[in-house]
Amino acid sequence: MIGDMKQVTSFGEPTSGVTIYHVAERAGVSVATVSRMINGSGYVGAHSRERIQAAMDALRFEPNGLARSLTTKQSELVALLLTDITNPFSAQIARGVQDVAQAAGYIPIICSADDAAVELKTVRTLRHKRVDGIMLTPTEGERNAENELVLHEFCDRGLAMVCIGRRPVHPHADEVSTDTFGGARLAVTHLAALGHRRIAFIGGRFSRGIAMGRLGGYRQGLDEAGLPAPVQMVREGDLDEESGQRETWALLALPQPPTAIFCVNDRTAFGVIAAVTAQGLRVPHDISIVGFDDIPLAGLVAPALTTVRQPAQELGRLAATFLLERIAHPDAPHQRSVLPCELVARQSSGPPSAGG
Amino acid sequence: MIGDMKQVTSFGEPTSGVTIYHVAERAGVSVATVSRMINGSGYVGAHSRERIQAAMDALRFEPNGLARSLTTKQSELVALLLTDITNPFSAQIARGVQDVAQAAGYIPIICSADDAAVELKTVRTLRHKRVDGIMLTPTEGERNAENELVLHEFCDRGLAMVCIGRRPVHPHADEVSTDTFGGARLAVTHLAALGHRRIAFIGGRFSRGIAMGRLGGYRQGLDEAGLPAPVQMVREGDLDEESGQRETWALLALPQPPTAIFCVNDRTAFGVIAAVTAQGLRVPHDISIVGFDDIPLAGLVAPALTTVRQPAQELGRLAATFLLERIAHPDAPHQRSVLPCELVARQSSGPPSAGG
DNA sequence: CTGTTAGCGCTTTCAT
DNA sequence: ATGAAAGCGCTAACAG
Repeated sequence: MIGDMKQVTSFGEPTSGVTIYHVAERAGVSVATVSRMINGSGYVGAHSRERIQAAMDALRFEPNGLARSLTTKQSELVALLLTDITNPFSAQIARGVQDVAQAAGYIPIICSADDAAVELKTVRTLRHKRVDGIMLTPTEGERNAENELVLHEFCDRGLAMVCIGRRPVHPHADEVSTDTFGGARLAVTHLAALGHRRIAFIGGRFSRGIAMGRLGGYRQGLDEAGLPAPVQMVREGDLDEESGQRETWALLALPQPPTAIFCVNDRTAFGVIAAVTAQGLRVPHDISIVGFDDIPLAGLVAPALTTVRQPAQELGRLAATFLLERIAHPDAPHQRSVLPCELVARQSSGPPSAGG
Repeated sequence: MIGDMKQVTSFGEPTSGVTIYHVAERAGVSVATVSRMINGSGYVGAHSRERIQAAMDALRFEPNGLARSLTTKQSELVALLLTDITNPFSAQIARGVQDVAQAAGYIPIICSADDAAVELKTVRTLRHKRVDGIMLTPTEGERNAENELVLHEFCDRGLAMVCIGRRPVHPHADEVSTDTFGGARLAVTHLAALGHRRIAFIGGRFSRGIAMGRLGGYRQGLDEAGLPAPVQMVREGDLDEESGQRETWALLALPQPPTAIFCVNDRTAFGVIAAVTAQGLRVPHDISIVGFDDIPLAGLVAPALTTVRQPAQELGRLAATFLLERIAHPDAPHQRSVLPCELVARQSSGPPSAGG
């Protein structure tokens, strides 16, 4: 008899305590039928269907996803690891991920992982939560050997993984990125075409992958323009406004200061503009500034920022798409896609005033 | 015999497939002991402890949080519902939430819910995932009656909930907010003290709670300064740069345009500055602009934005703290806290040029 | 079209 | 200090 079922008494507080057993009993069917109806697998007669629906409504039944996941071995959770959600570029990626993940019925978990150690710890925790897949972005100390190893191992053990703008940790890990090398080259070419000859670069920490593509593109652009790349023209920064200001002071203090500064991202560029302006210099009259990312504000400040647009949201969407595909087809061939960057010339760049 | 245990064969791909049964067998103890060791409940002899650790390492055991949560009825998941993570203010809140949640061993899930309908759907899904608690921010159509009702019901059924800058939906729902009313009043008082007499306000959609506090403070400030509050000086916007530009055109087209514009947030203010500048007007010489939020860029653009600082990150931290406390003590008394805002006077506001 | 019955992996009394 | 066993709520064969 159905009446002889698991304890029907003692409804806990935190959750409603109504299970498919209660629903089944009330509807006069078996749990299997209720289960079938809930996830639309198998046939359920019209009559039963109606009774079950009525029972669920009356009982205010809420399916327990934990139990479901335990048996199906799918949590419908995916994770995105970011350095800092507060960074507009990261936020855009997150937005793109959210949109496609949620649309597909997955819940995206966004985590902050400042450095490699935290990243590892976080991935472990996430793994215990049985997330179906994970998206990685560059982290401080990315090249940490132990880190790479552990991540590699997770991939081996079947964790779906996609690397965003980051060197893939495993042949099975899919990869999406933007062509930062090409973007940086574009920026430098633009500046060189304008007539600049002393073009500086403020990057991120070079221990991180993120800055390397841009540094490479910067050098390549310089090279193609037949310009020298003196070492004092390249600075390491922290990707934020403050860092932009700080490095600008250093650059301006040079015996031969640059006539143009290319920045690793827009936040840095804003700091640079602030510092430059504070020194009484005018942009772009006295010095040209080019950023990277094209965050929403870039075109709205004065002077409007010339920058290299990265399709951040698209990047997020693509990452999520790849991840979902990999989850569905663990053995599908490796995917890799690099999105082009585009130069957005605005007012912060112009021809040099005196001898470039 | 322990040997006669659940199937030890067929290791699935997606997860390692190693359970505490495997660990127990290898360590020569019972699963109960392994369990005790894992979550530090009950005594475990030094000898067993050692053997268990060795077994876990050798087998690369990864605890299954799903199974754990199923029995403990705690998922250690909390959710934050945001309108748009791309908004810097929201991002700051998210950051604050993340910091305290992760530190406490909880995983925060950040979801986008543009309107009331999506919000409800999302809350339901989250509920099925058995999140331990949920943090709500204002949503388009917040006052939707059905919405409030359902949320109320969830609260009744024991879902821990805290409302951020939003009218609490239930006497058991905790509440954190910033004093936007006071902040807006501060802004208007500042402008009035500077000598402005025609002060406009660009708000959000007034169907949302978010704009109401500011609108009230704006009116109160005007009132205290003995200034009129003509209806054409109040505009509804969308909280972004574009909207700021659009509403500015309308304001500037007035027979008696304002000499100062107070904006619902900094993004709007940036749009306003762009629009005003595009018209050939200078800030603050011809028109003063005051924003709200003090996002990181506010102080770095030219002219540096005068704004009302909201402690966004702190708000997030507090929300998470409240939520965690409520999860731990479901019957603790209701908590409510409102954080003060602070005026940050910079360069975008100054005395009016001609007859204010 | 529907019911029975094993688990999924872990926690937790209750004994020992 | 440790073991045995009963669930947690749901899905998925496997019979009818």
